[in-house]
Amino acid sequence: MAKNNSKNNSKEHTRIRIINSAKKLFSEQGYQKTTIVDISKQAGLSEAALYEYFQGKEDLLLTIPDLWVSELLHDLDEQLFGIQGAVNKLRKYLWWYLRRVEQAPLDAKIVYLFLKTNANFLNTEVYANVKRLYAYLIDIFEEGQKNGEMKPDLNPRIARDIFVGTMDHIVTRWLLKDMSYSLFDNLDHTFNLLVAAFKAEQSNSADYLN
Amino acid sequence: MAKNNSKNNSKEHTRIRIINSAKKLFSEQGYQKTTIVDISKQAGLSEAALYEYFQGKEDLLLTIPDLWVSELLHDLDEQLFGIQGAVNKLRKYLWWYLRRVEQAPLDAKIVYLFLKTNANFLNTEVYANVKRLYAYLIDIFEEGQKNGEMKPDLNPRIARDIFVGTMDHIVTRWLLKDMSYSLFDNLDHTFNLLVAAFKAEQSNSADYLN
DNA sequence: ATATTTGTCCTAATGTTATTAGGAAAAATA
DNA sequence: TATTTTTCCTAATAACATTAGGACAAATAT
Repeated sequence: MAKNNSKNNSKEHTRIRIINSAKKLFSEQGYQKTTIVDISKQAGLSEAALYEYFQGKEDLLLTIPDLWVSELLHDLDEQLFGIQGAVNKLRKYLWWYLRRVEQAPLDAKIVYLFLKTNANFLNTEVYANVKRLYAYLIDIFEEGQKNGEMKPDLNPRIARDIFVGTMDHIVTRWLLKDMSYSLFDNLDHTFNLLVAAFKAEQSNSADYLN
Repeated sequence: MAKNNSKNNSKEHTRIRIINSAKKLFSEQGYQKTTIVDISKQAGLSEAALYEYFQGKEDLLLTIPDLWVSELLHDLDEQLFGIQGAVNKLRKYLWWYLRRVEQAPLDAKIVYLFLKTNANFLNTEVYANVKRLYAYLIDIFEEGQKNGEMKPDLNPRIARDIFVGTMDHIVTRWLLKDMSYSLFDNLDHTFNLLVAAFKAEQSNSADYLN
C-alpha cells in the first residue's frame, strides 16, 4: 500500500520537467503558438504521455501560475512580519513584489499576459490567491488610518486599486519590453508619490511609533 | 475607372458586418474559443469568403481595436480643447476615457484582455496609438508644473504611469466582472487621491488662472 | 448587345494541432 | 512467479484555420 519513494519522486520530477518546459515555451512564444508537441519534446516525452500528468493544454497553463502565486502568498506573511507602520509595510510590499517578479519573470509573464484572457480565470485558484495577495493592502491601509499615518477619510479599497494598478502597470510594461531594464528604476519616486496620495495631511510622522 | 458607389458600399458593409460579428463573438467567448466558422456564420458568409476581407483570424483581431483606438485619439483633441488648467484637463481625461470604454465595452474588452497576449502587439498601429493617447498625459503634467499646479519635482512619466495604471486597473476589473456595476462609482474619490499625489504642496490654487 | 474582366462567393480540399484509443514494457505488489 | 499498476508509446480521431479552384454575377470594354 505504501508507495515507493523513488517512483513518487520520478513522477513528481517528470511533472516538474513538463511544467518548466511549458513555462519556458509559453513565455517565449506565447500560449497559442506553443504546441503540445513542442512542450512534450522539450520535456523528453511523447504528447500522449503528457496527458497522464495534465488534463490538457489549458490545465497546464493554469497550473503554472497556481504554484507561483500560492508560494507568493505564503511568503508574504513572513516578509511583512515585524515591520512597523503602514508606510513601511507598503514599501516592503512593493519592493518585495517586484523582486519576486524579477526572480520569476516567466511565471509573471504567464500571469500578466496569458491568464486574464482565459475564460476560466475568474474561477481559478490563482485568481482567489491573487485577490488574497491584494487584500493584504487593505489591511495595511486600515492600519494606517488607525494610527494616523493615512488620511482618515481614505477608502482602503480605492487606495488598494491605485497601488495595485500602478504596480501592475509597472510590471506589465516591463514584461512587454522584454525585461530590458530594471524594475527598480525610479521606484522611490513612484513610491513617494503614492504615499503622498494616501498620507494624512498634517501627519505628525512619529505618532504611530508611540 | 470610377467605382460604382453601391458596390463599394456593399463591400464596405460586408466588412463591417464581419467586424461586428467578430467583435461580439470574441468578447463573448474569447479569442481562442471563437472559430472562423462562428464568425462567418454570424456574418452570413462562408468561411472562405471571409478571407477575401481579412488575412486571417489574427488580422481580424488586430483590426477591431485599431479602428476604435484611432477614433479615440482623434476625439481626445476635441475633448480637451478649451479646458483650462492641468487638474481640470486630467479630470476630463479620466471621465472621458471611462465614458468611451462604457460606450464601447466590446472594443475595450478586446484591447484589454486579448491584445496584450498577441506576440505582434508591440508592432501594431494600435500600440502606437495607445502610446499617443497616454502621451497626452505627460503634456498635461508638464503644463501643471509650469503653472504651479503640480509638484515642481514631479516626474511626468511616473505621474503618467500612476494615472494610467489606476485607470487601466479600474477598466480591467470592470471588464472581468462583466460590467456589472458603474465605472463611475467612487471615481471622484479616486481622482482626488491621484491629484493629491501630484499636486504642489502649498498650491495657491488660483495662481494658474492669472 | 456581346465579350471580357473583375469582384464576390461557394464547396471541397489540405495541413496543423489538441486529444484519445489501445496496447507494450517496466515497475510494484501479491 | 503471477498480477496489477504505472508510465510511456504509436497511431488514430476530430476540430479548426487556411487554401484551391471554380461558379456566378456585376461592371467594363469593344
